Amino acid sequence: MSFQAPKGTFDWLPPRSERVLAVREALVAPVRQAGYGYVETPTFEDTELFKRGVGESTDVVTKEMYTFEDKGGRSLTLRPEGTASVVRAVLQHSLHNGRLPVKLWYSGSQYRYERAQRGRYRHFWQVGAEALGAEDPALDAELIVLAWRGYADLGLRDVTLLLNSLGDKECRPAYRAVLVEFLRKLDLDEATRARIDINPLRVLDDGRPEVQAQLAGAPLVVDHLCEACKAYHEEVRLLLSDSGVPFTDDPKLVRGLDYYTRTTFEFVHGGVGSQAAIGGGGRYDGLSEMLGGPPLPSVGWALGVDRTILAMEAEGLLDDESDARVQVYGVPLGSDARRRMFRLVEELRTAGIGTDMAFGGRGVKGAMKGADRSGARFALILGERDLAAQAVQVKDLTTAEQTEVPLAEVVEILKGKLQ
RNA sequence: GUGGGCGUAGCUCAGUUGGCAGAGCGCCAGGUUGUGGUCCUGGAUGUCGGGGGUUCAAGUCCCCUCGCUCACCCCA
Repeated sequence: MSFQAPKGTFDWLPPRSERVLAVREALVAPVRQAGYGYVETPTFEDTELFKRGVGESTDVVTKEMYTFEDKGGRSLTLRPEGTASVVRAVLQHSLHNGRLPVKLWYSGSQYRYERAQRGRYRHFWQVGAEALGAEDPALDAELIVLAWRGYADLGLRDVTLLLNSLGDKECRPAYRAVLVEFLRKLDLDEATRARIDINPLRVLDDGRPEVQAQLAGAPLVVDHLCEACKAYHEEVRLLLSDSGVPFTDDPKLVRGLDYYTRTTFEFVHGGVGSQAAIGGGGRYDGLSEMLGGPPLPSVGWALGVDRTILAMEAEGLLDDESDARVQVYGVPLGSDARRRMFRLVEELRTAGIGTDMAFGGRGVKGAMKGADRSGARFALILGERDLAAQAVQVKDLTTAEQTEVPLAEVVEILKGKLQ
């Protein structure tokens, strides 16, 4: 084998690949039902968009971007996340001058240059939803409820919703100062010390036990929220409770992208290796302005498709059975029969019946084996004898019962049998 | 970027103190010259990840390298 998928990437193959489609659909169905419209943006953008949008201090920007120069000398980057692109598209096309909020969803590939491990790949898939241009706790709650229902519809049981508020431009600076003062006194490695100055909140999110131990008495943002943020957060919590969506307050939930304000949340699951998050998001009231747009308070999330599938596998929700894609399978014997079968197969498909046939000039035995493996309910056997009689043998593969029916009627008869 | 584990058939893996490369599953064919799934019989498939070294002899020991994988950091 001379070629393989690039490091950190992988192929989806049947029958697992079918699950990708199903999971994507299930995750976005609640959002579509809630009036969100589909948006598709380029898989690469101006590098500067991500630097400004995601944040120069984030790991995503400093070490995980696939950046390249095109033939015109522009610096482009494969998108590491979806929100910055969506905001850019909204601003570029002035969607924010219309009815607010602008509600959009997307589904597609994302790219981050990382060392791959279970649940974390260089090429991965997210579905996302964004509601732009409204400051309303009901919008935060709506998105969370919709994501929650997406997971529930897939049958996931062990999803935990973590919730926090990061404050806004009123209260965050004061909190930040208190936090920095606290963090400076700790015994931390150099990289973490540097982070104190760049984005001290993210130190709270450090997963290392030796760091967490020192953070036991750290000042928490919930204790420093201004009245407006506090009221906003309480309303989000109330709406979630009223909706029957259980959540866990996590005062140290910060998340790795710089643009978040107020509400942040994460859906975590134990079945995806050490990558607990299968989805996450939050409010990003300042992002539009960072990208040169007008104030556009917004909220959104992204759900990891491949991580969701890992979570489903961990819960035993993906049995690989029933790979059947067709209901009927044609077994032609001889070249005349083969031509007639080719037409018949097309007639069946046109009639809405999933149909395949034996290709490759195999014998009857091989063709019947193909019929069996296709998962089809019926095999249609057509040989010279049948052709002469203008008939075809219909074999029920579950009972081995075989009947001869007129060729002219077989489509209608199969339609009846398959109802 | 850092650390651990693993590379043998399409897949999952065995391979003893260094001594003719194997099993199960899958695949193909036959048993049934027009009938699958069960059963029986037979068959094909390997640069043992790659390169170098030690040795009469290397899948096995040593060195280098590539790849995969898990974890750290971080994130979906």
